[in-house]
Amino acid sequence: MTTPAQGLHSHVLATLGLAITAGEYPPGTVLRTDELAQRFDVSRTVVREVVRVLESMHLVESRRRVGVTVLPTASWNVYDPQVIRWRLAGADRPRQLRSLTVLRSAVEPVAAGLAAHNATPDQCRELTEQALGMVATSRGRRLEEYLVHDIAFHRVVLNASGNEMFARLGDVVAEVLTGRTHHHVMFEDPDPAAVTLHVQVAEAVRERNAARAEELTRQIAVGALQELDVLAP
Amino acid sequence: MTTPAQGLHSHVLATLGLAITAGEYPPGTVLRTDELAQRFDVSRTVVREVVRVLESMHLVESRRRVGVTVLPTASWNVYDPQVIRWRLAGADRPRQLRSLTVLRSAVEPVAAGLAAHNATPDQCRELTEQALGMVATSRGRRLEEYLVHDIAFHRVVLNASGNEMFARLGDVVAEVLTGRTHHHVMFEDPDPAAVTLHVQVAEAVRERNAARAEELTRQIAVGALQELDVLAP
DNA sequence: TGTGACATAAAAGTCGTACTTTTAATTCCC
DNA sequence: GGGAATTAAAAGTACGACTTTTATGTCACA
Repeated sequence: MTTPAQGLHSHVLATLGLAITAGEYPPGTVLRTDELAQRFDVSRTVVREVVRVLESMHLVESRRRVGVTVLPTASWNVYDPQVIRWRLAGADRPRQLRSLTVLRSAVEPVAAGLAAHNATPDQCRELTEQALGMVATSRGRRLEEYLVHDIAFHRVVLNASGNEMFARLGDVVAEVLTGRTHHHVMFEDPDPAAVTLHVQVAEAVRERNAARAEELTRQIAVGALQELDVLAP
Repeated sequence: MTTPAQGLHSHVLATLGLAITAGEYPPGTVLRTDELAQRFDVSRTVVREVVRVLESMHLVESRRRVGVTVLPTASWNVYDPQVIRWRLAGADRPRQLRSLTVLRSAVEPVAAGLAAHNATPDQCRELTEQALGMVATSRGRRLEEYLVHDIAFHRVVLNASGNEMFARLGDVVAEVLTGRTHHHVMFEDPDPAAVTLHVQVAEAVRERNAARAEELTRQIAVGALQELDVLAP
């Protein structure tokens, strides 16, 4: 169950991070570095470096004479891509997917509106290209190919918004879309309505129609949320 | 200029993190742990732990035989509260404030809409209370007191949304509001229109009117964005 | 009996050094 | 000139000694 990992640090970090985010250690649980070193058969040095990283993610808190205390979910850095990946790989994957989808539904429409103002000609072209790619792969169980275009499309929108915070959500969106494709019923082709909406968004951005780009993206978001409700009511 | 800090680790981390996010080391700059240890007069152990943390924030990348390379802004974990704080304290504070305000303008309206559905009676009460607090302190240069209520208000909305990702933006919003109050013209009282909007949002949430809560919050956001444009065109 | 000062020890924090591993860069041979 | 072998530089890992903080238990005093 332990990730292969190149380097002791990565290995211990991955194992511990995954365990904590999976809720294997209830908040308040106290770990001792010596004990961890023994358990993982590594030096205290390595454990200490791992603890420092977990501490920076606010997963744990280290105090003298006490030890390394596991913190409650409320204090975790839930925007840390690493934490997101761990949680998506763990037990509360459904909860996590829902949270992230709601976040998307708030951010992406606004991002699309901004993209209509700020997208470079290159980005407009790329957007259209990806939308067409989605159309081309939307039928005939070509879900993997479709996914690539879908991810690329949303990434371009977020980047084209010109807002750094939005741009950095590209990875999160990629994770969500990948998660959806790989864990949902893989037997159905994507919703044709959604595909059309993507094409239209590309169009709206190209035509610098911000309001339309925003509204259309909002519709995509609504679709994604409904899909969630169907899958996990 | 060095933060006091309790503990060598915190001190070195704060200093290095601030310097990097301030752009003092252009991307690609290579640092060596030994050199850093010497510069800060601490052991290599401490420096290594710091580097590991900076690495987890994607501010730097450490490679054997090369050293610790500073990464470009595009790869930073810009949602890390620590990174946000460093950047707000540094040179590109204006850019950062704008990015965050745009993010707020996307998230908060949706959060308010959700809050109208999910807020507990306690949260409704708290919301009203804070809104009234804002009214009470909105005249007579009582900006500090006003700020406290303003922050509390937005925090409650984000928490009441029931979405974990939204809730975690409470700190970010607090930073933005604080930044605005402390770095803008401190001689004017808050915009009365904004104050009224807050009261109305509290009302809408209490009445479970999601659409109205969302729309009103959107207006607050528009106001915040305009304010930015006035201050830094 | 309760309370506050004090002593104790447990755990993290720091340091120095020695050693291993990876890998960029140089050298050398064909 | 190009590719293989060599070198060395830097991070990665380990270990042991020591320091510092601090929770907790102890003891004296009121």
